[in-house]
Amino acid sequence: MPLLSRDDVRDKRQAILGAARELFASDGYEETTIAEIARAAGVAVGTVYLYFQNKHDILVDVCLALNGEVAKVIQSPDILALPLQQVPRAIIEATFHVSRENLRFMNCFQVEPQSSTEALRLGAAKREIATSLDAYFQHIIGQGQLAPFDTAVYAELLNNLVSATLQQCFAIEQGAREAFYREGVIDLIERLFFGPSLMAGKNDGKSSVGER
Amino acid sequence: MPLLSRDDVRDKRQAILGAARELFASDGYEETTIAEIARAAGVAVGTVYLYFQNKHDILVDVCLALNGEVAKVIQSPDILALPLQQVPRAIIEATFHVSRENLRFMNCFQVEPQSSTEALRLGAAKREIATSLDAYFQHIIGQGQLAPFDTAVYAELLNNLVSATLQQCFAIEQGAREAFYREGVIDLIERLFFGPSLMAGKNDGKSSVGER
Amino acid sequence: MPLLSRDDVRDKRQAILGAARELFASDGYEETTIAEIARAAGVAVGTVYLYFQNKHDILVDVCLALNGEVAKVIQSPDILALPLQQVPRAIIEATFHVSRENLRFMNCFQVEPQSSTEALRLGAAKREIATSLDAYFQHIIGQGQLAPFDTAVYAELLNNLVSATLQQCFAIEQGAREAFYREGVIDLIERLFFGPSLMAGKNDGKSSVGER
Amino acid sequence: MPLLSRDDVRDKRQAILGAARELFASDGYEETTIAEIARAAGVAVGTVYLYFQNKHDILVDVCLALNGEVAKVIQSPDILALPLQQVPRAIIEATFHVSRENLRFMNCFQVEPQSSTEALRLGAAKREIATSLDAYFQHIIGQGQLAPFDTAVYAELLNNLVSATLQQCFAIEQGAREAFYREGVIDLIERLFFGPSLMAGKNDGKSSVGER
DNA sequence: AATGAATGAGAATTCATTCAT
DNA sequence: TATGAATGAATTCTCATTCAT
Repeated sequence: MPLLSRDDVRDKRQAILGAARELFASDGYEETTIAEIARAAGVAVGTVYLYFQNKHDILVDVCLALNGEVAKVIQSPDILALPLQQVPRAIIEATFHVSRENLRFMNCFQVEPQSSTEALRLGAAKREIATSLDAYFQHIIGQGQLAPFDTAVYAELLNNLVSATLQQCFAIEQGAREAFYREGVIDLIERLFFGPSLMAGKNDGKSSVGER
Repeated sequence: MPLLSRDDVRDKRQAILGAARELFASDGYEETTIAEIARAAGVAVGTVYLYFQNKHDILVDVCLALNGEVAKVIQSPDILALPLQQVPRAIIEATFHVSRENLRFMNCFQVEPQSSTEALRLGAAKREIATSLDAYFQHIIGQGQLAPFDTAVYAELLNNLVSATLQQCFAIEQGAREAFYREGVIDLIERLFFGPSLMAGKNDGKSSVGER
Repeated sequence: MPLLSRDDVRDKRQAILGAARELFASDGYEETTIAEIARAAGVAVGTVYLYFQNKHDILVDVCLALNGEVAKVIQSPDILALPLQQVPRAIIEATFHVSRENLRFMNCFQVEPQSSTEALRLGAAKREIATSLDAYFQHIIGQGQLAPFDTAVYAELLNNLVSATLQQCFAIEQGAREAFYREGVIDLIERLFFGPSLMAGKNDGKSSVGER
Repeated sequence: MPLLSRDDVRDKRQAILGAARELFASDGYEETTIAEIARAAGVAVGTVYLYFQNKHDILVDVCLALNGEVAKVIQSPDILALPLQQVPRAIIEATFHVSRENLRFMNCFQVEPQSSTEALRLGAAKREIATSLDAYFQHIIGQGQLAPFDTAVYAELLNNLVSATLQQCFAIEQGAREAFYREGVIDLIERLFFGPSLMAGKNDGKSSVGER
């Protein structure tokens, strides 16, 4: 008979994880001490080591959780059910929304792994998003809505583009120019998928999109 | 009459900067000690502090130097003289080349500033690249080669895309899939500028590019 | 339920304080390292920082403890109960005794505060002694045993006189001329309070005291 | 033929000494660096070591100079020529004046010697004042103006009293209660030499002095 | 005599981690 | 499980002193 139910355990882990996320975000990983995390989580220092191997392990878990939240957005059935034309805006808006919520979620998408195990976990998380995107692309192509293209590389590149822009927008600029970045990304992606190309506007006299 | 010529000073600064770049790249910033940098540069610990305020100051300078090398590529007259259709490939190939040379140049495009002075210097460096791109876009539009679009946001986003991809490619994957990333980025950008859009390929029966 | 009893804490604090007092006395404050204090106290370096904010904080506490021991002497009921004529000798002898015990107690009465908090604590300790003296003077005047005089300034001045002399006697001369200083101070104070003045001896033919 | 005249040498020494005095006074000995002293004196770091063995040597010389200024006051013919009754006030007022000029002259009367040579020099300086006082006392006694007493011990004690009070008044309190201390010291010394004793005021109904 | 770049020993302080309770 | 006192290795940065010019 466990003295602590599964839920209790989950609660404490979550408390530590939540405290760490906040502190890592506001002070940075190196500037945050275990003692601060413990205090913010309302547990003792030793307790932290009951749930995590070491400090870096906490960081990895924080990043994984963040990644998961973004992945959830992309995999959301609501979004996948939309007509293709509306998907880019829907995904980007949702992603920016999640990021704004997890305000200043820092370098978490850029954590350097410190062991092969960590590298595996982090790589897997990053790939989860890219893989979801990839799968979606192939699904759409299969439906004949898009011509075939190298879905794997586009999934990775778009993931990179969005991650880096979110970091610039929220981690560095504190969200000051959120609309600028959000609409820019949406415009770029829509143009990439649906045209017209930046040059095309010139040639065929059709109105260019990008101005906002 | 300075006892130390400008060149002597430059040499020592460069030695320290070079040693730091190598060590930051191979061991990471936090794992590298001032003592190690000094030893690698062939100077005493105190000498490092003669040329740099503190450890983080070195990191900033390393990043700035790296940034400068990339900026030089974009601003190169050779590239700007090319016909528009060849510019994306030329810039991306040159950028990947420089990055491969400065192999494993780590998180340097993602350094967190620690003071307002640092923030200014880092921000300025990042903006230098974006501004160069922006200027180029406007130049091309002025020539009537491209329809008008929000050049500022595209400059930033493309810069982000390339930076993040370089980091993934070289800092994390050690350059293992360089061609995959390079050709992907080129394809994406060319498609964005010259078409066809990913969807268009479907419609007009033209062959899509970028498949591998 | 504290894991560490109040006594345990007090013990460790005392051990550190005692070790520091010895080392400060023998080697001087600047020459003493935290590592030495820790070793002498039988604790780890980190433990010192569990009980004290920083090195200077230890110095302040050492001084305060010393001050307290002198203050105790002056406030001792035994001494205050003596007839006025015997009080100067009693206090000075007791003070010299305490100081000799705390042999070589160094500059502790001359520590420079490094923060306003420290300045307050040190000032308060110094004032405690002067205030006690002041209160005693007023008490005696109230009893009609002494004519009114500026008790505040005399309390401070006599405190200064004794502090400086103790420092000279024990910290600088290692107690070599203790009797010389002790009897000199007693003579000076008795003469000040009870006469005859140095000149008076001349005038009224009464024998002067103090010669040796 | 020396390239530098004796005066040039003296000038540079003096410049360094003056700069050091200011900096030691405002920042403290430990907080002052050789580089700061050199800059304030308008010379190079190396030059400081041309005139002084090491940092502590500078401190000793600063103290000695200060001591000398006080000693000059006591040995001044103007003061010695005064009638005995006016001497205490004259000396104390002059001493406070000099100290106020050398504002915040810090712990210079409490410097810890670091070698036997230094101890000798510092001890000699301190003794110079006491010896002057002693000689003056004996001179007065010889003239029959004072009854014999232990002049050596009184010289030292009064020196201690004044030194400690000056330090409290100027180094710690920044001169805020100068009149309080100055008049207190004068009153104490006059009472000691000329009466009435603090108790005497009570007995013989004569007015007490001490109020001011 | 004067310089000031270079040196490198040295010290305070921090903090992840452990373990007895 | 939970605690938090204790640990001590490790690191940055300072600065008195030297010495080639």
